[in-house]
Amino acid sequence: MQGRQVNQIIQALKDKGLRVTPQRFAVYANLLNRMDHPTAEDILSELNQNAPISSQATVYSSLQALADVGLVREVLLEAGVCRYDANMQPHHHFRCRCCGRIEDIAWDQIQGITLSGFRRGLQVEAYEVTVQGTCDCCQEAR
Amino acid sequence: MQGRQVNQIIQALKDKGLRVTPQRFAVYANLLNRMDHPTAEDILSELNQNAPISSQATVYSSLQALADVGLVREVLLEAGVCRYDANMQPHHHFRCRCCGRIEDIAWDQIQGITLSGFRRGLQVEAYEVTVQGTCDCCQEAR
DNA sequence: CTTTGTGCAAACGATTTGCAGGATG
DNA sequence: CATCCTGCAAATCGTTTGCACAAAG
Repeated sequence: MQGRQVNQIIQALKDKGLRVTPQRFAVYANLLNRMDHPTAEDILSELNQNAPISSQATVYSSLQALADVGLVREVLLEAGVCRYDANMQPHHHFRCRCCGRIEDIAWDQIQGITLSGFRRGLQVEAYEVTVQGTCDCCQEAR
Repeated sequence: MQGRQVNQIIQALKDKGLRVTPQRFAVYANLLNRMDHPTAEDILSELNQNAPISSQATVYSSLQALADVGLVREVLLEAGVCRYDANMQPHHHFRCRCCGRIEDIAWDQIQGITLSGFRRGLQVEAYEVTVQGTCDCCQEAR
């Protein structure tokens, strides 16, 4: 990790009014550097792979704090599984039904969605498309 | 509930190769007659409101059996909450951030989605739009 | 020095499981 | 009458909580 990135992370936490602790830093940095959408358990085990960095309870509370201030968001694609994503740009998700892999879909790769006036009375604040299918790897493997 | 509907439900279960038991029937009938998207607990308590109809374990296993054969589907809109829906027609969902109410959005009320070729390699099997916002009631209530 | 975060272990809520008896086809 | 389902209670899984101590600003 570059020094610049370290400072950016620290600044982002401070800007949101969160104290910078080694654990919170580690959770956020880990999430920023992953392209998969890990669960709390995934993050915990990766953090503590070599040296003990954080306890389970702290990973959960860090994730909640990060989500509360909008640095991180929950991704719900499977029953009973809560994943996290540090990419706060609006985007969509693809999930492979075969291997469970989750991939981001850039916002402008799905076009032409017309929501306005689809039901008078509902005030839309956000939306997202969830795509289910089969990824390249799983198609090859038959 | 009309006699015709009863027979339709029984036939649907048989067609899918499921045995018709009072509990399974009750779970599916309840889900078909509700417009909200209840959790397993919601269904359990409504079923047993007057007389004891089914145990907790049986509601869970009925829902799983129904989902496995495609008579019912899971709806995931909140972390840690698994809801069920007997409406198998493709449709979208709206969720009110204020009161948590979930409303179906008919498929053709959101138009112009272009998925084809958004990333070569991914084979699309299904997709759905999830809309978050504020419903009429909550806007009035300020 | 005040406030907030951490770690531990116990508590919790939702879902699953093992198993003996009962109902379905 | 073989198979599958139900109910009960115990087990499990992910997440949350209470509390004493430690660290951040």
